[in-house]
Amino acid sequence: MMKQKVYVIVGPTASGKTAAAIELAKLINGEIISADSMQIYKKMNIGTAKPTLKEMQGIVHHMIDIVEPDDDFSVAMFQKMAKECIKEIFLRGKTPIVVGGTGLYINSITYLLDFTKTIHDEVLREKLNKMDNIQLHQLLKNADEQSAQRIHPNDKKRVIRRLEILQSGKTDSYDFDVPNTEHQFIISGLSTDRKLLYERINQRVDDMVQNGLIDEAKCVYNQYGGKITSMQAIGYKEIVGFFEDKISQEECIELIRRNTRRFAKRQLTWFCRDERINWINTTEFSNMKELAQSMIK
RNA sequence: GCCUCGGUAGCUCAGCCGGUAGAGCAAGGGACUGAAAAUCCCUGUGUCGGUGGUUCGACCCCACUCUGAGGCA
Repeated sequence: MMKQKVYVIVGPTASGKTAAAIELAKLINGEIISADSMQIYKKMNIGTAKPTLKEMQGIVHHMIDIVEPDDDFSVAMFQKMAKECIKEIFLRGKTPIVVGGTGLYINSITYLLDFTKTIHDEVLREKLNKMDNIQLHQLLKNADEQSAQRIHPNDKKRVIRRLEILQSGKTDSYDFDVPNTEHQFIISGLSTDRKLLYERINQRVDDMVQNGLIDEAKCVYNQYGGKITSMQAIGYKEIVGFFEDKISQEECIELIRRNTRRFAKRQLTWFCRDERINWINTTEFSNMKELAQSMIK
């Protein structure tokens, strides 16, 4: 039996994924599954560049606005829910289109990442977090020499996570790069000249501010404070500094621009590693429809 | 027209007595296994405005020249 096709669109922020996905959905009777770690949060619309109802043009979107800004969320939950979405979309006789810039979330669908055998232990994390980097890394070295070599002592988050995994009894190393062959994934990556991409990012930040980003951030900040995970999003965390009088509004906007540029670079690094991605230079297309057409095999 | 101060990395600037240069920011590269827009690692990219001169050797001294800012007329 022919495997079912799942379309995937990746790329750095501001590369045009949202519009391309909607255009593709219109062409192939698709539904969109957002793979974006920040668009899952309600009340954070402008800064996360969520598509508006109008932009969606009637295309069904999943995995957007699914939790409150102060709710816990993780890849594990994303994977479970997104895989459910894929199943249901097929049942409706439609085609899933996974689109997003969160590499880990994308990989949780297109690779065989298994999050069911390990746990998440908040108490342990807090305990370990009190130790210093060297101590912690030594602890890991004693338990798992290989991981200790791979993970830098300063990358505390990863050292702790690794110790947490060991704590849950799983000691075998699992492969990060075993492709998920359950479906036929057709993965397109949107690329643009770096300079042009940066110009678009700068422009988009300005647009976001014009559209009321600061008020939106203030709303979330007033309700939940600045320490929740969702407030770590670019475009929000910088504004916290502004609210707390640490920086001026101009400095804050410049910071958002810079951090978004750096983020785009990190996304590119992540996606460039995946050789299954078929890269499309967006500047070669005069309109979104043509671009979407080029993604269909 | 004269005087003063400047011209060194993408930007802002250091550079002691002459031994061909270094900080911050920006930038580039990479990692990534339940926070991932997070977290972390690595890297100086340069005709020192130009042309001559002095010198074994010039970013540094001298002359001329181009250029920017200010001052005096």
